[in-house]
Amino acid sequence: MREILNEAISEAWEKALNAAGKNSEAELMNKLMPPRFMEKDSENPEKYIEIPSNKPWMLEKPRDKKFGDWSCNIALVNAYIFKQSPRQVAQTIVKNLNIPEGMIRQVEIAGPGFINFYINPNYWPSILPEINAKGSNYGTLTLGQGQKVQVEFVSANPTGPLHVGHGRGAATGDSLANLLAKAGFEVQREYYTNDAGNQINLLGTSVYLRYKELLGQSITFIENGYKGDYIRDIAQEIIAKDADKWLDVPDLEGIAFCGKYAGDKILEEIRLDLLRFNVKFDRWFSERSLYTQGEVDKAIEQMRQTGHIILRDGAWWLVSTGYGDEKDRVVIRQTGEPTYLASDIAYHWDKIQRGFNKIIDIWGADHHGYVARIFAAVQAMNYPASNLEVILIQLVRLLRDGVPVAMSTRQAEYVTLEEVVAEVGKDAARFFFMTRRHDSQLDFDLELAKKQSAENPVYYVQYAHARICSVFAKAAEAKIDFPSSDEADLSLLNLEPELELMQKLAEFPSLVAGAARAREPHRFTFYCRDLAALLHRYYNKHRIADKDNLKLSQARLFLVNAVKIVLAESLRILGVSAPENMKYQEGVE
RNA sequence: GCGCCUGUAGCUCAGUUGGAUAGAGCAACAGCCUUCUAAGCUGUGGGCCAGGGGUUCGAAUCCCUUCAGGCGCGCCA
Repeated sequence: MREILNEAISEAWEKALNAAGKNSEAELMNKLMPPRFMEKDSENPEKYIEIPSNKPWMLEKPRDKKFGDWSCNIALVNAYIFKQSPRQVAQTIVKNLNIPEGMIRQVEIAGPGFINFYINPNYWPSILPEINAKGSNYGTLTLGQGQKVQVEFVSANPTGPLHVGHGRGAATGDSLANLLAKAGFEVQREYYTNDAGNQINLLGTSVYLRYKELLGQSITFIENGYKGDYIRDIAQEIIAKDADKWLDVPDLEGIAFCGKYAGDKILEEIRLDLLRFNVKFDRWFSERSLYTQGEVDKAIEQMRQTGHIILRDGAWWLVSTGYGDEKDRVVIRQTGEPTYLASDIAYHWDKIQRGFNKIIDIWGADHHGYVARIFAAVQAMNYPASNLEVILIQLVRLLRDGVPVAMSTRQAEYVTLEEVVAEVGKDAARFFFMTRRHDSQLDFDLELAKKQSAENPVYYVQYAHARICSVFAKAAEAKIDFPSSDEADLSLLNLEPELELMQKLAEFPSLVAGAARAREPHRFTFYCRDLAALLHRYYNKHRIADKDNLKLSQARLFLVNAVKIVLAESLRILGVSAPENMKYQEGVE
């Protein structure tokens, strides 16, 4: 529908231009762009210069219904070309409009020169057969054109359990991946495991010391070791398996074994936590494998040859300043040990080899100091910077009764994702994480999360879905059959709340497109809430399944089934279940 | 000190990438269950969009600046 109007307006615009003896749109493109961005003039710092925008005009849904169903600002934006008032230009365009019969009830010029379109109410029901026929495929787009996208997220070190902050990254990454797939991209989800290097060493040392301690040796625990109880549990496990077998070996060997054992063990726990959180990865990529398979050496060697990695002061540096970084970064230390950046370069090198059109890294905002150098590295490998995206997720501030809780994996001061999921449920947690944009900080109050569980917005949405299911059950009892597209008399759907529902449903495909382009899956939580509100309102006021009015009931079932389809699909993108009925949970008031 | 993110109702946040009178949820107050599940619905109140300046037909949105909060600035990860 939007496309039809867009087309009609474009044509009318061309005609108006021709009639006025102006050049065609293509030639006017530069002029058509209204000034939008301001930048300091480099030659004259006191003045600002205008940077042209690339958005000539737009067709959009006005906030207020009295301005029509669609509104276009083309006359306002381009009035200056005609040297006429926006209202006059609008009149010329309206005169040239050619819109399919029956779709539009009224076109009017309003305010300073907006062109408002009022859709014929009879038009809306025509979207329902499409939704009912397509089912969960409604809103599935070809926007991505099958391009390969990789989304890498969570990627927490396997040195301790996932905490709430990781939960936010997991929810965001997974939902974004769902969304991009819905929009027609071929998506791969990947978890990068830092199973090499210093942190694993520290983990191994921590476990090994506890192992010795549990076997009666006196130890002094290391300053920056991992202090959580799970360290002792793992040491205990090793004792149960191997008894004191590792006491007599050299420390290095014991530490290596413990590090490997604990890392694998914790990673397995993480995998299960994420599974319980409804997050599944296509691939778990091991940092260690980059070393064992020589990828690190290969990548670095290649960049040495191209002069992007150079020797200076006994260390090897990535010349990241060549690509806008503040300073160059060490890749191989003087000691010959690689830094974290070394394997990260190799990792991205590997990603590029795998032929992704788009690489999306989702990191915690505390890594943002790292963004410039990874962009530099990728460009130094001849990969276009525009194909790499780094999405920074602002950290979760954990509160207990309104008081911030210090979080540190080493000090074991944190609340695990598993605990949160166990307390408030997977659905509530995933929904809650998606109620904010990724670049806005999120306060997660534990006591509040518990208290809120009964009034959490997720239940509101799920309830709408369950309600529809319940209506269908009642309809079946009353022997009201679900109609085919031909049987349903959609002209009976003309109540205000019915029109609103259909309009909301019609928005869904452009919501998918907009959210996918902006990489903002959180928009679906708000859409869900809006759609659910319309449904609840409708349900409370009007009876859907009424055995004394078969034709009307069938038309309404046809509508409500479309709502069910779109709700379920939105929830799926968010990783939240769409239940058939609402069961009160134990312990929830 | 420099860089990035944020600042919108009492609280938590949206605001579709510059549009018309800025919206939800929670909290507060007043109502609605003999009718498809009341985890629901209806109504009321609530705003210097942090402050100031600029850009234009038009700014919560773009630019500059001040203030406040968070994060980052290692041969740590």
